[in-house]
Amino acid sequence: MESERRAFVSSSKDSPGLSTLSLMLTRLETLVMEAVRAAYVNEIGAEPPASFLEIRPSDRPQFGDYTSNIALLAASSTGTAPRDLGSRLAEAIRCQAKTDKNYPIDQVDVAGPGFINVFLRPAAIHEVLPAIFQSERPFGCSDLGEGKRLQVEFVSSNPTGPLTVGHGRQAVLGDVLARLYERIGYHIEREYYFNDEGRQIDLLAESLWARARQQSGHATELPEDGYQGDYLTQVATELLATLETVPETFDNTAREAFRHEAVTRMTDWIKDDLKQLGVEFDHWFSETTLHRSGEVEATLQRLKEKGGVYEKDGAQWLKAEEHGGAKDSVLIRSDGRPTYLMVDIAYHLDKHERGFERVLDIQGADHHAEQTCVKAALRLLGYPEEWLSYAVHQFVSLKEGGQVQKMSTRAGRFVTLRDLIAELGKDVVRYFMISRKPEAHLDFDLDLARAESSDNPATYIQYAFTRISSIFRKAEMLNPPKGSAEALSPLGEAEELQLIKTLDRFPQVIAHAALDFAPHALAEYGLNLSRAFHAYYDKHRILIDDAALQAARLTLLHAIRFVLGQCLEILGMDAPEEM
RNA sequence: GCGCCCGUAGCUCAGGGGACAGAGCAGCGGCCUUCUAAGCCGCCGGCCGCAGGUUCGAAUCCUGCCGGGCGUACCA
Repeated sequence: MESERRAFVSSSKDSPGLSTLSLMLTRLETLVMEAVRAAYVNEIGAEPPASFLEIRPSDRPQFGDYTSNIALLAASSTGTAPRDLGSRLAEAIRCQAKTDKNYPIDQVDVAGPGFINVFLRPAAIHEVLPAIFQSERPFGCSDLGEGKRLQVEFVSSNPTGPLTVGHGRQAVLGDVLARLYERIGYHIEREYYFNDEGRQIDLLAESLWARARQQSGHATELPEDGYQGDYLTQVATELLATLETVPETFDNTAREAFRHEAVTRMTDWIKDDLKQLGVEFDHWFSETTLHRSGEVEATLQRLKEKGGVYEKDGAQWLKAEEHGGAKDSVLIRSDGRPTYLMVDIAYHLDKHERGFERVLDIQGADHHAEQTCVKAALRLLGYPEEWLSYAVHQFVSLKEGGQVQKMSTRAGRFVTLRDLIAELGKDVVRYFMISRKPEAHLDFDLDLARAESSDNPATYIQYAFTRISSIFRKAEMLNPPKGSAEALSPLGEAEELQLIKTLDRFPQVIAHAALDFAPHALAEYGLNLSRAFHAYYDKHRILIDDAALQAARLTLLHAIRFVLGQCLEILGMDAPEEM
């Protein structure tokens, strides 16, 4: 199966409108395109290849603000284009700059192998700031999603135990992605799917019953393969407080009662874990409803009608391989019970019935085979390919004192999410969970996470926010100036112009982080912006005698503070006024 | 064996056709009478796993190896 990383259409190129500066540059692009074409056609007598010209923001301050790569090297070394193409283009742009006072270009240099470096007029760069304050939506938001209903399903751990550190990564990933999609105009619903019946739940119920028996002084043994974690003892203690007696045998009545107790109490436990992490769901979906409603059976019938099911060894199999699945898999066991896969397919049809225009499932890497089979089934039933996207993430290891420890629920030696949050706090946990690209393994550096200094990137970003807030307090300024482009003219320091250009990128960063399933890009951006601010703060004073310059700088800080605040909010971290 | 993901500085990772490969941590050296030093500046540190290929140009794309993780259940 192909990677789902690019499941949603990438927007960074498709939506120059997200950036004030690149919008400005559209004019330049047109001009340069025409110049290249004319020069090329004139010399060669043919149209230039489409890939010949590209204008993009330069992320290297030592070069231009924008860089045009016109493949001059190719031109000169292969003789397929005029040697002085670069100079001609530069000249054409300079001409335009002379005749048009509003032209955003300040200077054009012919540089290195095939590059023209374009420098914007500071006044053009300044225009970014008013745009930040005046945009109709909060800066950074867009309507790429056109209000479409998107369901994000994540965590979906069965209520058989507390959430682990591994679940924590998925919880943060899903929550941050949901927040990102909201910013780009999707209508989001967060769903948690849980299994509340079946063999594992029965085993949980019996384990709870056995624990309760033990707690009330009986020598009852845990069932074989039963759940052994300490949490069950706690749950049993809580339960006993509400119970007069524990039934002597685990009969059907007991099973029903203990199943209900176990599921309810464990689900509450999980909800609390998530709440401590700042994650809340709109909808908790119980697997049982699919069985009771007959949807499982109906789904099977639909698959059969499409000829996607066959019988082997007394079981019913899905012809997954024929439709792009990893391998054929059992839908109905030989004893007649549906498999998890069968129910999962029915679940996705249910999602479709509920009217979601897109569905994003976030899952760990261990579910890969399953995903290909669900996709195969949907393909078979004629659902559009892009309706369902899977976002897959790798696992988490904790690293301490240079030693990596692997998580293992079975071995009983797992670190619970709640312990981690208790030690580090929600903000640090969230930042570390999101700071790496999802498809890479995450080594959670406990030593670094414990640091309360700026070594800790989570703290570092929050401190930048705090410093700006502190300046506004000092200036007794509750409503900092928003500044017109003219009022911003004193901003001429390289650091100031660079900061503004960084701010200008923010909406594109959000779109990229959401659509390319790269929420870590936002964490990276927040860190970079903070770094740029801290350096600027150290080098240039804000509160000064020059009233005009101070006002302009306060406007810049106001914008930085806003964007940092947005970053923190999307990451689900606090934005502290004081530290 | 087959499928998916990952190999970039001592460590954790960005960058995913374009200029001399970037951060943080660790190490070394500087900077507080002025807006919070939870900060800043500098130095040190790289055959971008290996080998081919495509290209004017490859850390980036393709192929094959090597190394690590996950999956390959009538578990969920």
